Amino acid sequence: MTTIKHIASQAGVSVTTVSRALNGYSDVNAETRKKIEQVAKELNYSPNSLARSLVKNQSETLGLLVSGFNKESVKDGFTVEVMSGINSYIAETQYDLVLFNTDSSKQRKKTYTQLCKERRVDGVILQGIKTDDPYLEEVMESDIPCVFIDIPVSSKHVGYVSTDNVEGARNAVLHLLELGHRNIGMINGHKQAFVSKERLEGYKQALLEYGISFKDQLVKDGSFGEKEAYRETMSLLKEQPDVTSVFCASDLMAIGAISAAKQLNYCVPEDLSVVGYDDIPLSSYISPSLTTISQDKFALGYNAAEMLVKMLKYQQPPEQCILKTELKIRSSTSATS
Amino acid sequence: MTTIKHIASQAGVSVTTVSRALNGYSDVNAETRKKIEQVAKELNYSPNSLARSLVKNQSETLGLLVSGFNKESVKDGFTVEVMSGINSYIAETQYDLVLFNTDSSKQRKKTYTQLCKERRVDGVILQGIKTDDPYLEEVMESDIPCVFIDIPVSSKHVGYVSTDNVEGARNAVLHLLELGHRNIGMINGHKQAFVSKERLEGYKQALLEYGISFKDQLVKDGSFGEKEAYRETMSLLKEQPDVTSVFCASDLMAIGAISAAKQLNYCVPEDLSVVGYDDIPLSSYISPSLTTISQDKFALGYNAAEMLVKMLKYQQPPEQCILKTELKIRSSTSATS
DNA sequence: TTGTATGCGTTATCAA
DNA sequence: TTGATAACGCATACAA
Repeated sequence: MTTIKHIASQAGVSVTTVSRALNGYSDVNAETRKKIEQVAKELNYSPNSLARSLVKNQSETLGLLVSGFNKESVKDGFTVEVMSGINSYIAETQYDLVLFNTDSSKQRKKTYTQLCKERRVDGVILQGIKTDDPYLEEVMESDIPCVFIDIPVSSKHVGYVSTDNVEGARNAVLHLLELGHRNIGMINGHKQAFVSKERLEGYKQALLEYGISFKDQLVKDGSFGEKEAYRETMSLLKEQPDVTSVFCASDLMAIGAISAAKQLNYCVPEDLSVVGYDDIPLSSYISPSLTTISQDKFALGYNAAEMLVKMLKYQQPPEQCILKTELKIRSSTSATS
Repeated sequence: MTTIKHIASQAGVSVTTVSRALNGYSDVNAETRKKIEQVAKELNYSPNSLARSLVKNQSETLGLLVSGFNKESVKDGFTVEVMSGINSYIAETQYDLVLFNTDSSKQRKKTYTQLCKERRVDGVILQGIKTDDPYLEEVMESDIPCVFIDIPVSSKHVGYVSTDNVEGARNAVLHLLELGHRNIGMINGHKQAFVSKERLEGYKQALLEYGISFKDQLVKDGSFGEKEAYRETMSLLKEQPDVTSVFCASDLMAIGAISAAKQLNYCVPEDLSVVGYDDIPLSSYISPSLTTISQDKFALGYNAAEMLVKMLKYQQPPEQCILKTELKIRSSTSATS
């Protein structure tokens, strides 16, 4: 592997001059620069970014901390679409992305912060972390510039981008209310997800607006999983036969809910209306196609990456970015008879 | 940021001793080690992996070079599922993964090899590269340990993992032939994909086995895209009204083909049988559910990662790994009447 | 068992 | 416009 030393001796100059020439400094003779560039090319030189990072104390590397980049999440499509947005923005910058896996971290004894600090990443994007994840604390205490996705927590060095989950859930439920539904069940995610709290809040708000009292037994947790939602919907429909519609906190869960409904000989949407959340690719392809709250997952990632890079490059302060959602009415909801 | 120097002075020993103590060498007094570990903890020490990599001349970093990690590919699910497999294996190793984006490389003037060399990655996994991509040459000429996915090219330092595309395509077409179809169209990917060549070969083989001559006008290229496949299927069905079935080189294209068929008032599978390739999540959810050649995308990535790590850690030579595919018969194919 | 000295490849400071 | 030298944080050969 050739270094600037080799180039220096070959070109008959000092390493300093080589460094400056190759980095485009102005205080180097045109002839000298030409010569150096030529030698560099001849020797097939590649700068060693490790050495550079070491002395400059910045790695031009961003950490991507994703919980749930696995088989199931691929089916869901949410996580990966966010990642794709992150990747798209980063690809246009000088930064590279290193993937830290948080799922199978049982094996590794290092915490995520340790990973980030050891790798000397300049900043981190964090996605899919639960509210009770100890890493949240760690990140807040460290001073690594950081952007959260779907976690409304901020500080001097932490920003976030999320969607308006209260509003989204509210619109979903209002849609059902406007269709005449009054007994509306909910299949939520899990207690450790910020978005679940917010979507439950939106559900409550909508009911309140229609003067309907909140009933705890109408709400189940489906862990954002298709199978779990199937199971929970089964019990919901059996326990609460008056229910005419269900709001699910994710499309994948809505798909599970529809399966359960069909299993119990409900017709969707005639006997049971179902609203999802996310608008993943699947939702427009299944039948009946899914009425859902659409959120721009790509933008979620793209904006997060943009925010982080701006914090890093231009010392901009972290922001709180809330994206809009949109109700997409398809065929899984209909008016009560 | 605390370094071993700080620890050394704090603990009253030399940096050498600190280094050895923290790296678990045996030739260090138990007392001393204890003291050092304690100080390290107090000072909240994180080793600087950049410095370590520099001196050890290995970064414990693997490059992931994916072409087509974008919005469309997320919908497809193929690329990301492979990535998920890679990630799963890597997560259990000491390596980290850095993502190199090859799509929007217009901006960056660096070639992928340059990126890899600069970052000093220990090895590279390469996915979704076209046959005419100049990077293929570059990689072969460099000596970076490398594993290709779905590119059957190998050398002293390059292995690959792929599926048996000829066999897979052959089985898809045999399935149609067994159902009585004789006029079988094909919507292929594009000329720059290895898998497309192989799948076309499988298509031809199957026809040959049934004594049917190959007709060039029955084969169209759909660029692995849903819209393109829609368009190509349209023209195919119009130009060749005798066609009773279509083999598509990807599920996403099969979905496009089905849309086209419906648009032209064909019933699937009654008037037109359609076989896909990949078995992406979507394919079992759409209606009619898609008969397809299932390939284990997760394993594709997992095995590639495993091969690379074994090359790196145990100096194992690169291999050629071919995975089996499986015909999944669903509802998009039926016998001719 | 511990310490001294050197080097990894690069950038930065200062003087020439 | 150029070069000598130190420094980044760590690992290691060698000496003690």
